[in-house]
Amino acid sequence: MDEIDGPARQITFGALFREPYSHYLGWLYARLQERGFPDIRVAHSAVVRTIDAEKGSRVTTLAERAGMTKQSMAYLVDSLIDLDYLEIVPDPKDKRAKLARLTRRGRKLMATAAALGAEYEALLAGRIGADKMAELRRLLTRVATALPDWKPGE
Amino acid sequence: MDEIDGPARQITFGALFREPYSHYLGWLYARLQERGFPDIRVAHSAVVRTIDAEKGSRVTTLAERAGMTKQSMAYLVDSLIDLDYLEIVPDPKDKRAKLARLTRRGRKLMATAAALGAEYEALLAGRIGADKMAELRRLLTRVATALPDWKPGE
DNA sequence: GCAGTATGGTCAGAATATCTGTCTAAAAAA
DNA sequence: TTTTTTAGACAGATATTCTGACCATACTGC
Repeated sequence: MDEIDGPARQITFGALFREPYSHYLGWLYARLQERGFPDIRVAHSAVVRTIDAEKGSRVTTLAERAGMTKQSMAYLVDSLIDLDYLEIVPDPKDKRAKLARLTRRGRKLMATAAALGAEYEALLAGRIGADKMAELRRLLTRVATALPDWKPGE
Repeated sequence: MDEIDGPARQITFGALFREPYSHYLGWLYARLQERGFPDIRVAHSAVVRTIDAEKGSRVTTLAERAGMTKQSMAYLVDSLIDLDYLEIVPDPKDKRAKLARLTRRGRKLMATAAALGAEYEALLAGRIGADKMAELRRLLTRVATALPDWKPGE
């Protein structure tokens, strides 16, 4: 009963992605802290990765892109305003709307985060081999285009 | 200014992992809901994936494995007890301690989650090719063993 | 141009998920 | 046996997300 796990049981599918991703997150936020962004939390990334870096974006747009309610996004945007990563400007095209726009510090954060992503990738490439890393990137990019659609009913 | 993005700009390193993982999570919890586990939330997985399926585990052990405080883990364990996935038994080896153990329903959940992971993997294999999926698994498994150690300093 | 509807945003309140700090009792070490 | 460590509980705080109700502006179809 219960197969002898001679050749070490396969890692589960979820863990295959969760482990590197959560390891990366831990590393990234530790580096951000060291590099002058100690007040940035993981949740903030929903904003930073969806905002239009030049013109800024509406909260509603950010919420859609990040897949959350506008109230939740507004909470994150507010907190980034308090921390001086974002500022609000009226949207000239719609008197109801406002644009959340990166401040100088916000742009610096974005650039740093991008650089750190590349740095981590290089670090990993150094450990598994650049060829394997390139192949992994190819496969994951392919996966991104192949993710099965699903609605609550299949 | 700003390179023309002819051959579509590279996906960021974080997104490479985040996208498939979060897609998988959405799919998984939708399936769990359909299959009789509508009350299971993502946070609960910290328990389900770290508990000893036969003998049960102490809260302290679960907390360590999941990388969170014992108070946080106790909160999750309590909620799984309320939902009839776990039960508490005294630890015979230590009068201070208790073991959280899977109930019948808890075991069913665990089995279902495992099956769904395999199902999703097969689904994805069907879309990118079984050979590519196998290669992806190989690479990700390799990555898991190669994740760079890091402490707040370095 | 107006009635009706849709959209951008806010306010209020709740549930969930995590943390820190403090404390008790039991176990382990000195 | 005294001291220290460990397992867990209790209290309270903070963060992250949701739903529901609302207001003001914009858009659509007469």
